[in-house]
Amino acid sequence: MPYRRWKRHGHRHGMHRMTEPRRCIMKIFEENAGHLSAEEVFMLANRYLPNIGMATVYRTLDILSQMNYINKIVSYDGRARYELVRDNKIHTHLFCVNCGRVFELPSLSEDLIERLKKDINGNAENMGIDVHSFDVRIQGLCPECKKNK
Amino acid sequence: MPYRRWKRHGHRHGMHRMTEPRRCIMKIFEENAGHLSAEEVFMLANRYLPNIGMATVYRTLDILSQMNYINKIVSYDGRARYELVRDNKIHTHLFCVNCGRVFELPSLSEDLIERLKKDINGNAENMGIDVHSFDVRIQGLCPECKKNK
DNA sequence: ATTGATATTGATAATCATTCTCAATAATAT
DNA sequence: ATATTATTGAGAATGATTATCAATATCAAT
Ligand SMILES: [Mn+2]
Ligand SMILES: [Mn+2]
Ligand SMILES: [Zn+2]
Ligand SMILES: [Zn+2]
Repeated sequence: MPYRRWKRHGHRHGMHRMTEPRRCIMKIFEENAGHLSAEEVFMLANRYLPNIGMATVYRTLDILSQMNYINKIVSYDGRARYELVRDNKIHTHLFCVNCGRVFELPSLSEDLIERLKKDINGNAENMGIDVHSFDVRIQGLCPECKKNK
Repeated sequence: MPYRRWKRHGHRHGMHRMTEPRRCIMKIFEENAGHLSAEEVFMLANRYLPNIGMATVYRTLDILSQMNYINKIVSYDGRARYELVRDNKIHTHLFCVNCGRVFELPSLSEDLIERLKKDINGNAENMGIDVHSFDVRIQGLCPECKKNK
C-alpha cells in the first residue's frame, strides 16, 4: 500500500493504524535524505511531539521497515541506521570507521549490477540458498574524518 | 609478524605477549573453517581452558583482529562473527535472516572484482573518502533454513 | 456523533552483547 | 631469581534495543 493512502486517518494498513508518531516519523524521513539513527529520529520527532518515547520510535522504525517504507542498515558501531526507500537500486554505503556515520555512494553502473546479480544468483542456485537482497559495503573514512586525521 | 613466530613463548608482537588463551583461540580458528561468534569461541576454548573468561575471549578476538590474523564480521542479529584470515580475496557472505549464521559464498570472478574496485575507487576519489576495504553481502535463507520453511 | 473493541502509546524494567574495572597472576627482560 | 608490567578472570557497567503494562487513541459499527 502506498504511503500516501496510509497517511490519512481512517486508512489502516492491515492491522496498522495511522497515528501521530507514525505520521511524524515518516515525515522526518521524507524531509531528511540521510541515514538516521534511532536516537536522531527521536530528537527530530521530539520537536513536534515532546512526549514521544524512545520505545515508540523503535516500534515505528520496525513497522515502517516491515512495510518497506524505510530501510534498516546495521552499522559497525553497534547502532542501526534507517533511510527512506526511494528506489530499488542497489545501495553502496560507506561506513566511516571513525565517526560511525553512513554515507551514500553513487550507485554502481547498471551492467556492473547486472553482472553481480548474475554471479550471485548462479552461486545461490548451486548452494541451495534463497537470496532476498544484496548490497556493497565500504569501510573507510568519510570526507570530514579524512580531513581531521 | 607471521603467527608462527608469535605462537612461541618469548616472542612478543609489539606489546602483545604470547599466552595460553591467545594460543588456544588462534588454534580454534585454525581448526574451524566457519564464522564463529564470541560465544561459540568461548565454548570451544572452555574445553581446553575451563577457567577462561568471556572478557578474555573478547579481548583476544580484538587483538587478533588488530593483528589481522582474524576478520571481524558484523552481522544483522546484533552479534559479531570472526573468521581466520586465509587470503586477501573479497569475501561474499550470506547472512541468514532466519538463523543468523554467516556463510561463505564462492568468491566473485577476478575481473568482476577488478571492475568493482575501479568503480568504487573512482567514486571514492570524487567524494574525497578513504576506502579501507569493501565487501558484498547477501541477505537471505541458508540451505538449512530454506528447507525447513 | 457515540460507542465499543482493540491497537498504540509512554514510562519503565529487562535483555543481551560487549566493554570496563581491578586485584591477582603470569610472561618477559635483566 | 627478581623486577617490571601485560594479562587474566570475576563481576560490574554500558548502551542499544525489546518487553511489559496500564492508560489512551484510533477506527468500525452503530
Ligand atoms: Mn542509502
Ligand atoms: Mn568468510
Ligand atoms: Zn567520519
Ligand atoms: Zn539459516
